[in-house]
Amino acid sequence: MAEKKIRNMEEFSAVSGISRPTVSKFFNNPDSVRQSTRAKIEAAVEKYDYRPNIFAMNQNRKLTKNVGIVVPLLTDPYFAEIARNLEQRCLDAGYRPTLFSAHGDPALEVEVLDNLRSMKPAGVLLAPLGRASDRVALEKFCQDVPTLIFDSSVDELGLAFVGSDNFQFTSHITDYLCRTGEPPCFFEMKTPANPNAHRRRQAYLSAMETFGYTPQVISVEGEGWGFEEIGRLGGHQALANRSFGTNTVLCSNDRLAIGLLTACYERNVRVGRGPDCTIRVAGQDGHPHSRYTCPPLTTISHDYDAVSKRAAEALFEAIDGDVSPWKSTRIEGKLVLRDSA
Amino acid sequence: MAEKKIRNMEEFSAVSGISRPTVSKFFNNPDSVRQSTRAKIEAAVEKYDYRPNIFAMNQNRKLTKNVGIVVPLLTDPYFAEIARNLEQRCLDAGYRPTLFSAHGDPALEVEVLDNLRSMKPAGVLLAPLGRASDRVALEKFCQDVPTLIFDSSVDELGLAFVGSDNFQFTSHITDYLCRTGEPPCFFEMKTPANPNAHRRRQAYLSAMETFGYTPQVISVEGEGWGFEEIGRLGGHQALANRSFGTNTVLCSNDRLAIGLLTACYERNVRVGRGPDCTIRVAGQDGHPHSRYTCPPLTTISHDYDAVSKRAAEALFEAIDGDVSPWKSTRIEGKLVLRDSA
DNA sequence: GCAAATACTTTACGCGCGTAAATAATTTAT
DNA sequence: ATAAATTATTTACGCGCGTAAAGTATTTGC
Repeated sequence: MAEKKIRNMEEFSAVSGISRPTVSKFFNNPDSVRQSTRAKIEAAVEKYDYRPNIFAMNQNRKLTKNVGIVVPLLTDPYFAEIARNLEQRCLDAGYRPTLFSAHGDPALEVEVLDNLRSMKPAGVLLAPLGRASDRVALEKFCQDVPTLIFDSSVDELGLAFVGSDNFQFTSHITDYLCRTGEPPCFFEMKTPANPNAHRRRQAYLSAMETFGYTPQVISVEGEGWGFEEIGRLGGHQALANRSFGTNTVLCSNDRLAIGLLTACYERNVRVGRGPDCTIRVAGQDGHPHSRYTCPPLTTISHDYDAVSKRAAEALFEAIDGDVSPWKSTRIEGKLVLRDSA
Repeated sequence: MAEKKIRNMEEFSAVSGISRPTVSKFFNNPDSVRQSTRAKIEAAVEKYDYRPNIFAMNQNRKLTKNVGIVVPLLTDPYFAEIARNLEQRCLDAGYRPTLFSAHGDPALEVEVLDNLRSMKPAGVLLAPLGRASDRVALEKFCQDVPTLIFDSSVDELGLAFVGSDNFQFTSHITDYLCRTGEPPCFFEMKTPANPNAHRRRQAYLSAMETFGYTPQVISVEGEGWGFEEIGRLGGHQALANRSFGTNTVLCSNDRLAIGLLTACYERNVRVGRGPDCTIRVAGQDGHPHSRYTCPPLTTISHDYDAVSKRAAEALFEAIDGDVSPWKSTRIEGKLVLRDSA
């Protein structure tokens, strides 16, 4: 690794003594060439530190190994975590993942999809923004690119949907809360960005009905993606107004719960199931941070592994040509019992 | 928007009635063509929904508008936040940012840089992994691509360094803690991934000396990037062994502090400055989550805006040809007083 | 040792667009 | 209206690589 800089495959082919088409074949699959030539090329790679330009590679290829991963908001640790998971699975399967975030902005989401087209992806794993998404743009994209929808479903869009069973989430944790204490109130945002929130409210209402309790939904104001702050402010208001009809609050998601916990702390309201506690708080999502709240948050957690596994596998199968009708896979959550409820 | 699908600029040029080179010029800068032709092209864009392939665009361009942003770990909300900030500044300046994460893996960091080369970036904003980074690979990359280092400095690598003044961080918050109560112990990881940690320990030692106090450093075991858990486990141990010589603990970073807070909760140790509290805990970073711990975490916060602004501006200047010698800009942190200390 | 099979080289074109140079058309100024 | 300036078109090549076809060399089986 000292000689002059190799600028392209042509030059590399010259110094390696192997023709360019064969070199190209090698980089596509080292096993597709004879051992002796493979050795020569690998020696030259080592010596000249050459790597083909990945974008030029994909330019004229029938099928690329590119996979796009799109999430609504990377600053939300939940999405960061699931995205990291998906990236790993793509790499393990020999694909080349590229991560994008819409940063909570529908216009950016559309732009991301447009850019994604340019890289001729073999497939895309897309978690839509939700309510705010440009439906028409999403549909057009899905017509052109094999797209698997995850996290939040949009009708029968794309190849399939893989996500969590939000109905089961809320039913299950509501059940738990009812059995172990007073029935929960439901704490949510009035205008949630994510359609999963609606399912969770529905599930709460129906679970409460099943148990014969009167449901009580507290919907707090607030726009945007600062859920913790919305939960904190809404929590203060609810606590001040004594809006919670019972001593138990089930939050629509963990980030709201985290904000509510802070509000409780600030009002000197003890949270937990101990005798000195006046309120129980539970969340939903299994947010990476929920383990470290005080008290640690009882929640119902996404099965990150299962969701990412199913989503990735479903996409890869579709890429490999296994056509199957659209279907929705909803994976159950696991109750994580901690001190908050 | 109904006609047949336009596949490339050639076809688009045909249907728009404008020659391809002019169309190309238009997409590069709509103002560079006559109003009347601009109108025609824009009408055709609307009608046929055509967008040029961004990767083909950059293939043969002298200077692209691509900017790579590389962080060590996107699942850390601190990096997610600073990355989002940088992305926005790039967009505002007319650049096209692409975000990469090394996922805490030095090998992946090198791979990311190799891929980055393929997109012929005008410049790169790089937060190195730190200790684990492949120094040689980083140096080579910086020789080829205008690279600005942020967050964690590596000697005189790249165009310049912009980051926080870790020395000031620790001095300042140590000063605050000393003035308002017992002098702090310093809680850190034994083998931190990030070199900033060393500066912070040094700053602590020197600040304590200045005040005439005996410093006490508690270094806890733990590998990897799960700082909260490391802080929690280490916290339990330290509390059990009564390792903290005073009632005040300054953590090397907020994530460790968050873990320590959880350990305190789990041991029923009241944290804060109230009369019923037995320990004060402070962090460093101004982590997005620090506002929502219980008690809310007193910390010294990065000036996210200033760091990202200076970093982006410095890179853009270098891209514009303003050569200036390597320099290090370290921005002061702001003390954020909350209830934990 | 020979034919068949395999692997490689040569040649040539394509991907989608940037860009340069010469020419033609259009605008603006006079 | 005419010359000068501006803008558009035509033509042609380049970026770095994929890929197909035809021919040549090497390996393998018997």
